[in-house]
Amino acid sequence: MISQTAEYALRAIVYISQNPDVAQTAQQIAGKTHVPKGYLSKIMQSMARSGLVVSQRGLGGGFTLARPAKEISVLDVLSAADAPIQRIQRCPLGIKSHAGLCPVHRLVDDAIKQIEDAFRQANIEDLVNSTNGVKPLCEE
Amino acid sequence: MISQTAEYALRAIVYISQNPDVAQTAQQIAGKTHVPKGYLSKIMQSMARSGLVVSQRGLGGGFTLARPAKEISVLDVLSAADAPIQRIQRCPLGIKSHAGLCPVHRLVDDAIKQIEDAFRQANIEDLVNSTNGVKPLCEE
DNA sequence: ATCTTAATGGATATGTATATCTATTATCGA
DNA sequence: TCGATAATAGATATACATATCCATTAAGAT
Repeated sequence: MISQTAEYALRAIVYISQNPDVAQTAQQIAGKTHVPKGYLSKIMQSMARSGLVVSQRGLGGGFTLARPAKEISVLDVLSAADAPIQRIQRCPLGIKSHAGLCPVHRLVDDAIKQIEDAFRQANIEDLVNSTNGVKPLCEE
Repeated sequence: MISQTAEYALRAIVYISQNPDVAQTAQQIAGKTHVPKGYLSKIMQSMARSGLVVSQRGLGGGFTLARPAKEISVLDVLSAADAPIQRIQRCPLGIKSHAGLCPVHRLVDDAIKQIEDAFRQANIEDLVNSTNGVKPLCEE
């Protein structure tokens, strides 16, 4: 449903948001979120390039949020991590110029739109502050 | 969002439903739905094994629906084609026994559930009969 | 019986996502 | 200036989804 990469990115940004005062190294994030370190580094690079996080090299370096968690949507994170959720723009069979999608692809695209909207609404701060009895990332 | 395989399977079952009177060969279906023939054969095999379609070898053979289109949901097709849409059952970090998911995975799982429900509601007959101005599969 | 048609099953190829490794570059502290 | 830390970049490895190919099996037509 969402890629492994996107799931890792979400964990990382949530963890950074939970520890906003000091930069978190890829090593730290990887350990706490159970993500392979080398792979997480790549993902953090993507998020830095997308402007979600700021990276800092050297001692005391690591990653911090580039803007308030309230202003980062889940969709932002998924889009930064890998290819953004793709709406169906035109008929995948590509036969001819249609005004709209056929019912089959309309149904699928509507579902995609629902997800996209839900992830656009949700921001990281709300996620981190929300309490449903379990702290985000399942830490104790 | 849905795999290429699932998209192909949907096209195939819709095409069969549009031509219910005679068995459709993999060759015919592949041509009309723009799916690679060899690959479609594999997908049709899966759908036959799942009991969605009945296969018949030899001259005049091909594939027919195993039950009325009304009784085949889009979710049935997706599940038969490849791994079913996976809900998040427990914390992917697997740290400890929790009563429920943390807010992060709750959000993602809710989105998955929405999709699953939408695809469970939708049946193939409605899809084939629905007219939004464009015939299913974008044929003219 | 034999020929043709068409699904089946197994092996193989290709592409993309996931993951690892290493050398390099930047930054800090002493 | 030097050593340690940590991100960056590029190359490589692995797994899985997608796709092709071919020999085999089943069924109908003659």
